[in-house]
Amino acid sequence: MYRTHTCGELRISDAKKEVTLSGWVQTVRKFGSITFVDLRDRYGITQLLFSENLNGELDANPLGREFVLQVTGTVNERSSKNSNIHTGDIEILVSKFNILNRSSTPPFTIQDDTDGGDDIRMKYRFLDLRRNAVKKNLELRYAVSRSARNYLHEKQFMDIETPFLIKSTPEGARDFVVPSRMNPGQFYALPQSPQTFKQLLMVSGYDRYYQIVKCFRDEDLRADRQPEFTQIDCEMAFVEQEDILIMFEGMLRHIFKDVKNIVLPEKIERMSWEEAMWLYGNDKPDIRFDIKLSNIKFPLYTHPSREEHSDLINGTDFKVFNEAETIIAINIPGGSEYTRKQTDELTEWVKRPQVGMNGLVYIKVNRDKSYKSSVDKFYDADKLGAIARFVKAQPGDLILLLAGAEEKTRKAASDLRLYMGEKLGLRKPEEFKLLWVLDFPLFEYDAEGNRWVARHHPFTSPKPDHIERMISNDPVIKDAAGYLAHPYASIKANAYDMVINGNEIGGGSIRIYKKELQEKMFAALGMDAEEQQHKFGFLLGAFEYGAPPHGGLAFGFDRLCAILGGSESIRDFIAFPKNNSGRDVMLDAPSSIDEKQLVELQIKTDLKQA
RNA sequence: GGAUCGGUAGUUCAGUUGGUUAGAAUGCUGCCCUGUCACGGCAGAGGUCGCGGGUUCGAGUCCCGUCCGGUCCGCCA
Repeated sequence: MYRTHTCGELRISDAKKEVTLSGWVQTVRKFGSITFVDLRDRYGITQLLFSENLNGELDANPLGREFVLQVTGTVNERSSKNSNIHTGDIEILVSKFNILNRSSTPPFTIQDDTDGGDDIRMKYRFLDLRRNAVKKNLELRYAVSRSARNYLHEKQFMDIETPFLIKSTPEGARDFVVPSRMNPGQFYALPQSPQTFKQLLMVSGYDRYYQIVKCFRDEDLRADRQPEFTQIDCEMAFVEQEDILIMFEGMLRHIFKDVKNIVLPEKIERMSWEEAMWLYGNDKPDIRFDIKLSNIKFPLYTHPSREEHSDLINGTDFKVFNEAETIIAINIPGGSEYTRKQTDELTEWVKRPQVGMNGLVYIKVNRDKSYKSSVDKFYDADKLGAIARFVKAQPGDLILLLAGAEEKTRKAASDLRLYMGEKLGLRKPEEFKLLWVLDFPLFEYDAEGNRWVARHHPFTSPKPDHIERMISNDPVIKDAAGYLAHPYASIKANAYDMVINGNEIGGGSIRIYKKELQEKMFAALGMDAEEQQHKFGFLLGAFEYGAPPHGGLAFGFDRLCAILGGSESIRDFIAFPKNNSGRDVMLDAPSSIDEKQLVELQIKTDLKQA
């Protein structure tokens, strides 16, 4: 028997017991004739005491870090206790030890505050995983998955596996492809999500499906994006949007309570996509802090229902504002004390290529109610006052104004808002604000291809009273610049995203379930009947045999875990993640393969035979 | 595809205006130590300054190229 107990479970109540432990040597502390060893396993650390009578044997078989050690001994109360660890009241007086395996000196220390950088830790990920910090993240991940499964099981969802080797349908993200040896020249694709399968399962009558499943997208990586990632994928039949929102905010409530002991509010906030873009410049607003955008000027066709306020800035020679398509203001409470150096720093920040603005205008609303702005030459106190009133600035506030092309300016305003929120400490990591963003546009204009693409995916149903706009209009865009004026631009979908603290952690939609509408959707995306049949014939065929109304959503499982764990990066929550270039630095994958394999897959012809 | 930051001892980093023998901490090795838990003390080993080229009397330091890593933009239905 290798062990009677783990390294995390012995307490003072176990005193005098004879026990056997196995684990890894964390540290060795030698004091002449006695030696302390911290023995570690998944469950904790237990101190071992080697006394005088074992000294000779220990000198002959010295222990190093990360040696695998088995000891037998008696549980003793310590004379000096350590309150930092659960087993700190006891130690094992070793009577017998056995080195089960030796270890090379690890390239970095296996401690909470390791000396290793990211690179070396990823290369030796199996050692990094021994560290408490990483282990805690994986334990959290397991807790989230268990909690989600319990909830979904309780609600009669059924876990059904779907295939990984499927058909490539180059809509949306780039597919990873796998060559088929038995079908020369043909390829499988790895699923970007089990989307069509879960819809087929609805047709089959499995009206509540879920799967915690790997998905694959061959796109560039980010801190929160991996080429293979995990979704909690769900679908329900005989539901409306409201049913789904309630069901899955319930799931999040369950998970937050289970995993973090946080009670989420009864009512999860909701906001339309239009409102989010208008007030936050972003479709995944961080609503932990209350700073909003004030829209002074904008092209009317982008926000047809909104009121213009150009009169605030008109009537001067300030070219930047006069010529700007869009002007957005952000009021920073208490910012009027900013020094010239600080406002200059903000200007530099918005001029970085990633943000790409040409500059930043500021107006300080001083505590004595006077104004100091970077455009004093053009705007007198009356004008500045009108702007200040419009953005509801109080004495002591700082107004930041961005001007430029609509899309760029809105994005920059959103970035600046988040940057200021961060700077002011308003994005508190221990606070969680959940938000449903609703009524997304059905289509998105792809400037590169001069065509309409599905914003969510092509199975998303339009709002019922918007269908008319979809089928009565020619999808061809005659004037690329004016695409927003096209009727398609205003069609809204029954689609929704779950946003937590400014991160998109889930999204879904009510699906199209009528064959005719699905065909019209495909047609709107520029697919003729033949192409529709070739790519999605199986789905259109299934819709002929009694497809029920259905909808669903998928949560980014890795992101959900990262947010619950208080981290921006999902890599810390994946046992074996890939690096920035999509490489597994531990395996050194991807790698080239044998010529023989290439020939077998008919990717390369056999040169000897040719 | 683009921007940007970095690459110096096993590891994490410092290295001034281009100038003597490239340093610190930690880890590692040896010796000492009976109550430590970040043990302590003494001694020691450890460097192709990512790689290639250039400028210079002289390059870790400046220039060009390249590789690797981080972050971001594009991309991610």
